[in-house]
Amino acid sequence: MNTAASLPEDARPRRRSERARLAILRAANELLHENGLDQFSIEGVAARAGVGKQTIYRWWPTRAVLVADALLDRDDLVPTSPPQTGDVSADVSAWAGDLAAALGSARGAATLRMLTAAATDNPEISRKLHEKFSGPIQDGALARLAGAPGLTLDSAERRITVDAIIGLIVFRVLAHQEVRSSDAVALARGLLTGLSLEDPLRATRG
Amino acid sequence: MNTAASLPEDARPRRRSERARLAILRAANELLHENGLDQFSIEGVAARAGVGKQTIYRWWPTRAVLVADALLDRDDLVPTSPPQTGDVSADVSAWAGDLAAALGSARGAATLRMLTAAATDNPEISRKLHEKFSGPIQDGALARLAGAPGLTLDSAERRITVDAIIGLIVFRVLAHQEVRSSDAVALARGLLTGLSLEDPLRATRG
Amino acid sequence: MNTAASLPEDARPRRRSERARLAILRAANELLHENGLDQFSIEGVAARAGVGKQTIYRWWPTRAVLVADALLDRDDLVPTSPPQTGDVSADVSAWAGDLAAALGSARGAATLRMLTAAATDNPEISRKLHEKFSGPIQDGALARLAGAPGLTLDSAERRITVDAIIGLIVFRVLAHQEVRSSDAVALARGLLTGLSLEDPLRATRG
Amino acid sequence: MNTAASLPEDARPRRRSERARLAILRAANELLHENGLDQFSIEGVAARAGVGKQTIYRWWPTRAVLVADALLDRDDLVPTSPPQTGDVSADVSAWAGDLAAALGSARGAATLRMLTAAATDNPEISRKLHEKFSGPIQDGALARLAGAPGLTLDSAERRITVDAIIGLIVFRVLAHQEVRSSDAVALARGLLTGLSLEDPLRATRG
DNA sequence: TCTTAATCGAGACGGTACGTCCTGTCTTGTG
DNA sequence: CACAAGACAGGACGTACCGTCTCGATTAAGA
Repeated sequence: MNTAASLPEDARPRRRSERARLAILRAANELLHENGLDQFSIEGVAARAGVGKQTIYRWWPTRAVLVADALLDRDDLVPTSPPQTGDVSADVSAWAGDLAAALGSARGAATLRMLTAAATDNPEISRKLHEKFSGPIQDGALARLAGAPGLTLDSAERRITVDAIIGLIVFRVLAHQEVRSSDAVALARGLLTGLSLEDPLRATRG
Repeated sequence: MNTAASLPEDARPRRRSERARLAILRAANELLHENGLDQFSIEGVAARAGVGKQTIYRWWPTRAVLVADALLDRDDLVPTSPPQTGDVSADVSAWAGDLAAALGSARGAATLRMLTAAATDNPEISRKLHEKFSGPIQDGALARLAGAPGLTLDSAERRITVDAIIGLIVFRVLAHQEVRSSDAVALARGLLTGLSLEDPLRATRG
Repeated sequence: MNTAASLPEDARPRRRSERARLAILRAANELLHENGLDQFSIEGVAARAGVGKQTIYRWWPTRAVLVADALLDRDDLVPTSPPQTGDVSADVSAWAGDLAAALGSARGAATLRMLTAAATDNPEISRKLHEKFSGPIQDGALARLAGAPGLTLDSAERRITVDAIIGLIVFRVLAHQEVRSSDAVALARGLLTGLSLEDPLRATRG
Repeated sequence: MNTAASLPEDARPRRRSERARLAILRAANELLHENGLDQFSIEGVAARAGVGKQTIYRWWPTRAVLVADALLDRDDLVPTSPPQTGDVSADVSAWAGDLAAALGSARGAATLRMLTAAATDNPEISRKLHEKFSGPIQDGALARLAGAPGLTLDSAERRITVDAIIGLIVFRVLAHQEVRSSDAVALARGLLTGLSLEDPLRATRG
């Protein structure tokens, strides 16, 4: 966890109790993964964390914000960036596979679903989620593509490529369908080898 | 709406009031789009529909199920199938563009976000959502691909192709990012022309 | 039970089902004595009696009326009249003792309490209760007193005497206090021997 | 009202809002006397008192307990004790007359009926009612009798005497019959002059 | 070192909605 | 036509949380 520094936005407020803050985030995380988003309540967090409700309301404006903060308070969540070997296609494919594995795991899928739901009615949460979650993921992959020699995709095309890969994974997770890393890898490879899916895969196998 | 016959699954229960059923679905739809999912309450629906709460609880086990039923009770929701000209790539691209337009519209996006959130804690809802929403969309596109002469994608590859296109759109909607039809079209074309994105688009423009 | 003739007020309505009527009164009685007045519901009676709710509402205007009818539908409830030996004091004392025993029993006390509560908000029930329950009790004792040679109580005084005896018993029952027959007997004797309580009892013992 | 100090039994619970407590008791009283016990609802009290329902449920376990507390929260309810002139018979007769007047009044009768009904299913309420209502009434009269020189009634006989007087009044109130003070006075005098009703009353008039 | 003001735990408060139970009315076959 | 069955509009139940509001009791500056 990157708990110690997760609110450095504008100099952590004076005299805030670190003990309380950690207990709240930990309790929130546990309760979200134990009971799901529907059952999640501020009172439940306060009770589990051994904290007064006011202490939560003092620092988090909204249930949804607390949910987002609690779920995002983990830096082990996703592989942010592709590796940097010479082979763009291989690097991005590897990244796609890792991302699928991370978000396809039980915990990763649950987290993604709850984050998505928390952001539904709330563009503010959505912004924060993008800033700390989807943004870094996109940026890592985009940077890898941007720096690739011999790849002539323009900016819009690079975004489409990356979002298609992420989208495949996200869609399957949200649809409660199985997420196979190999599918994400196949998609990445197909999008980057300059050929449609049908041929490169053929080639790979044959 | 296909309200009149939307639940003929196994002989509508005994002497259920059609009047009440329609009023409930209509009220739920209105309230969802007026106030969003957070503010949505069974009591609100009952009041707006002029119906007792028990009448809702009698037929819908859960808030989430009602949300799903209400939102899905519209057959104008999405373009289910691609056209059937001779050109697969063109047909699927057209379908992708239409889908992006439908889900990218304010109402479509709101519906998609609320459906997703409603399904978060609830695989049962997810199943229903797939059955009536994502399933038909996938199937339409898959069928078009399956019947295409000269296309050598196997079943898994066809699914990847379709889900990447849907995923791109869904991801952007849920991330509160702009959904351009042209992006979906570009992705479809790139996946189906046997070339990477970089070339065909080049060619199209140049 | 005097069930067969308990509604002869104005020629039992045409085509009324005797089976249903009896089942309802029996079920109501059972439920009242099993669960008490608070838990008593029309639906409960309908279910236990194997009867539609409408059948109850068709013949009983109100929950309270049904309660009264059900509880009063027993002629074993109380000893209506004193015996008629030559000795007024002895006869009335015997009656008082019997009444105390009847209303002091668990079942009698429960019945009395529930009847009283049912009549609280409802003078109509109160009237019916008097007509079928307290009235006959009072009348029997009043008649015995009225016909007694050598007793010079006027009508108002006879009512006071009788109501004091009934009142002692009723008060103790409603106060959840023990009701001893001997107390009722002592009161009756005291009121009728022309002496205060202190002497005749003294005399009796000494 | 003795509202300010009516619950000092064992140190009023922590930081209970006196404002809310008073508003609740006042609202309950008003609603009981306006609409009767049948119509009485916790929600109605909460609304009238400007209070959340939970605040009522936090301090009163049951509708019946609230009814009892509200109705008993008045020390003007009844004349607790007989006067103390030298003449027992006169003192107790005066007390009996006052009691009949108090309980025979519209408000007194309504209160008595509602208290009785509230205690029907609930020995706990009955106990509280006795402790704060019937108990003090009995005790006052019993004490007057106990201290009377020349009166040789034993303890049981004193209770019978007192309960007969109270019982006469209570019975008539609950039976929705007229309660004349003169009747209570006559009974008291008859029971205490060492003579039956027939003579002393004769003597009084003649 | 002492003061003092913000933060803490606790939890009562006015509210809203929950999901259940029951009311009294109604509608639909059955006998 | 009364009946068993049970859906209906409505309303109260008792519970769970919401977000706000006191209360002392820490507790970490700054005087």
